[in-house]
Amino acid sequence: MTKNKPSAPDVTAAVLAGKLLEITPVWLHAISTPLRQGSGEIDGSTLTQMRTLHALHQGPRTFKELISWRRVAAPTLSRTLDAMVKRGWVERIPHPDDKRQVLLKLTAAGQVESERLRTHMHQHATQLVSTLSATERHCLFEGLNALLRELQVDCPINPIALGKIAKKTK
Amino acid sequence: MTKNKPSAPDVTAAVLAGKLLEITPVWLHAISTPLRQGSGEIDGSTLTQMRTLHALHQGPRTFKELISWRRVAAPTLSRTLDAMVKRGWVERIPHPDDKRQVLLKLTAAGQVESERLRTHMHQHATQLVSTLSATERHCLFEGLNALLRELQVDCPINPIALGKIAKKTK
DNA sequence: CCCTTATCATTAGCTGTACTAATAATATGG
DNA sequence: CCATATTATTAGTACAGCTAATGATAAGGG
Repeated sequence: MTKNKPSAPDVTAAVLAGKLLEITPVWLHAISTPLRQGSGEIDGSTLTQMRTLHALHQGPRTFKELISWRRVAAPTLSRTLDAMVKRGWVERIPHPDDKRQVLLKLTAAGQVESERLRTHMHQHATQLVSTLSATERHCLFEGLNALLRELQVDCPINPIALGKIAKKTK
Repeated sequence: MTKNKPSAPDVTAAVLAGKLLEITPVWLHAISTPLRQGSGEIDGSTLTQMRTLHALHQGPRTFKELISWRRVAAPTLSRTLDAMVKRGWVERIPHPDDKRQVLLKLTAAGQVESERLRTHMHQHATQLVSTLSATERHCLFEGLNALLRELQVDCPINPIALGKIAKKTK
């Protein structure tokens, strides 16, 4: 288990994968609890909307860009945007050069909501991991970085492309 | 980038939480891709159904037990079971001692599906992490164990209780 | 013993995410 | 100029999550 003896040499990919599959639903439930419950501070938002909010927080994006970033089918994103427009967080703006395309932009309320949600989620997650030891935090952090690197390599279109699109972030 | 400083300074809980929140949707998308696509091998199943299937794989459970294990509202589980019954994976059996309660039991097809799904998901996840180095795998594994420990401590009712409950089934 | 109360699972009704297929509007190219 | 390609949306389906209301059964207190 969590024996700190280095006599646990071989963590095979299969073993690691099993652990990841085991922890995924538990972690997901833990972090999404404040989203689901609408605890006065976070009214019925969603991980998906939170992600989209965060993407738009850095500046307007086209529908196309959001699709490739989120890697979902176009109608799925369209519906999610419907919900966010209805909440007054997002505006659909006609593209100046191509009338087929649509630009998505946060409203003022959307900006506020984006910050608020991110802060709240981050605080909640911080509290969840606060009881880990410094060694454990370091270990987990490095491991996650390695995993993240591989996952992004694995995908043809990855979030990094967002940086390219958003030249304004220097 | 990630490995320039072997003597990395503190990874605070806040930094770790940020990393976890960053990787969560990416990882979730990566592992659920084969579920969503119904690639001939995994027809439109779901992470949720997969979890429930796995829980029932060890033996029949009562509705109540499944609720506390999954930590969802009762109607949510009831609907999920509807879908699984419709697929022929699960049977609802009246409880011998209490006519209000219901026992959930995998059908033969459900047993097969449970194994098949778990194997497929595990293979997929194994492939995703296969490019990590042995050190990275070890590090991530230990970190995940620590996190899992804290998450379970954090919750009043945890999956471990299942084993305990299983013994009480007579 | 009956009647109230508690427990248990389900149904009804809402929101939201995900998919495919079809559609309308606009660009683009032969 | 018309055929084709691209883009976003609508229509329709399946599923997960919630609360509130319902019907059935158990358990207890007059």
